[in-house]
Amino acid sequence: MSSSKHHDHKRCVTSALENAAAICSSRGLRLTPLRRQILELVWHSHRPLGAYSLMEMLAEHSGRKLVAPPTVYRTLDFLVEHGLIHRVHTLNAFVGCSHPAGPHSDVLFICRECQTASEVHSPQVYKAIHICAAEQQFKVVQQMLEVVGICAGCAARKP
Amino acid sequence: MSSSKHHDHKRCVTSALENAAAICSSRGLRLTPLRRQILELVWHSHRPLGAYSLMEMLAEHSGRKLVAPPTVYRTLDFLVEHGLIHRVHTLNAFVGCSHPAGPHSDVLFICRECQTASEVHSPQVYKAIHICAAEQQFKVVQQMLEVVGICAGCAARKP
DNA sequence: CCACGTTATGTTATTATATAACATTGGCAA
DNA sequence: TTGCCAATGTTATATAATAACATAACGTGG
Repeated sequence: MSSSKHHDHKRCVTSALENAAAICSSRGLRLTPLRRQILELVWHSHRPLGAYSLMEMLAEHSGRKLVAPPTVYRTLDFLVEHGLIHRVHTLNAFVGCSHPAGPHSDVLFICRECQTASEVHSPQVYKAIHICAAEQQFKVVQQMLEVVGICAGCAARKP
Repeated sequence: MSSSKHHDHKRCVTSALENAAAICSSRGLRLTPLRRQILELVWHSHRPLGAYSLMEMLAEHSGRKLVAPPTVYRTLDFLVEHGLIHRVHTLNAFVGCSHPAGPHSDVLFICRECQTASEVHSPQVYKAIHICAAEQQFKVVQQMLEVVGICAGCAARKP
């Protein structure tokens, strides 16, 4: 499926994992097997995955005993908290963060057709939001910007 | 509760309802009693309300027979579809739209402390997002921008 | 090494959110 | 009136998330 943009997906996953390992190590966090597996599964798909899908995949995939919801959610919380994945609220799902070290000032474009979610770093948008917040004297803790529509690939395929 | 900013809330609700009635009438939509009641309840609170809270409120409030989830969701869908309310994804909740006639290019600021959600129209943010989308050749269907943080009022109260 | 506190995971049950599928009602126009 | 269509009602169930408590694994100071 996916693999739309001719990028080497296996490599892409591998590098994301290495990246995550480096980040965890540098911050004194433990990238346990479970965390690593879930991160890998999330990354394996470029489309956001729900917690329950992940549970199933874990069960099949890794021959694990069957991981219960709380375990998955805790793990996802960990990954979100440390910026390794994003929660996609419009889909109740999770997707890998493509630049986990940075400040997470990004826009998530979600394609209606192929469900691919791509994260775009946009200082302009970020700045506009913060100016707007400042005008309200609103102190930003966390922002969430999700745009739903049709990606370039799908638009091309469906004229 | 709320009534933070010294605005006359009753009036504010009333005008929102009148506004909605006008919009429906002009578009040939039916603002039925149920729709009207739910819209009123949503507006009555400036904080986003969940579907199930609304159900309870309907039951107590309007002496109605007890409205089941599908009915509430359908009604909420109608109101969202025609821009009379917004869905707040970060909270799985709904809040009145303060300018239902316009193009809905707005930012929703949600206060962590008092749960108030306020909608701010910001052409700058809107523009930045669309420029960013254009760069990706992404066709925007719907966008969602929610910012969580501390509102001016709460920041003032808690030094 | 081991006793202990801490962090991570397991387990069971439950709550919260949302929709599917089909039945009934009510307005309205031919 | 009849017949259609939109709105609401009803029953059951799917999907998402958390609470509360139990156990295991990890590492540090003694």
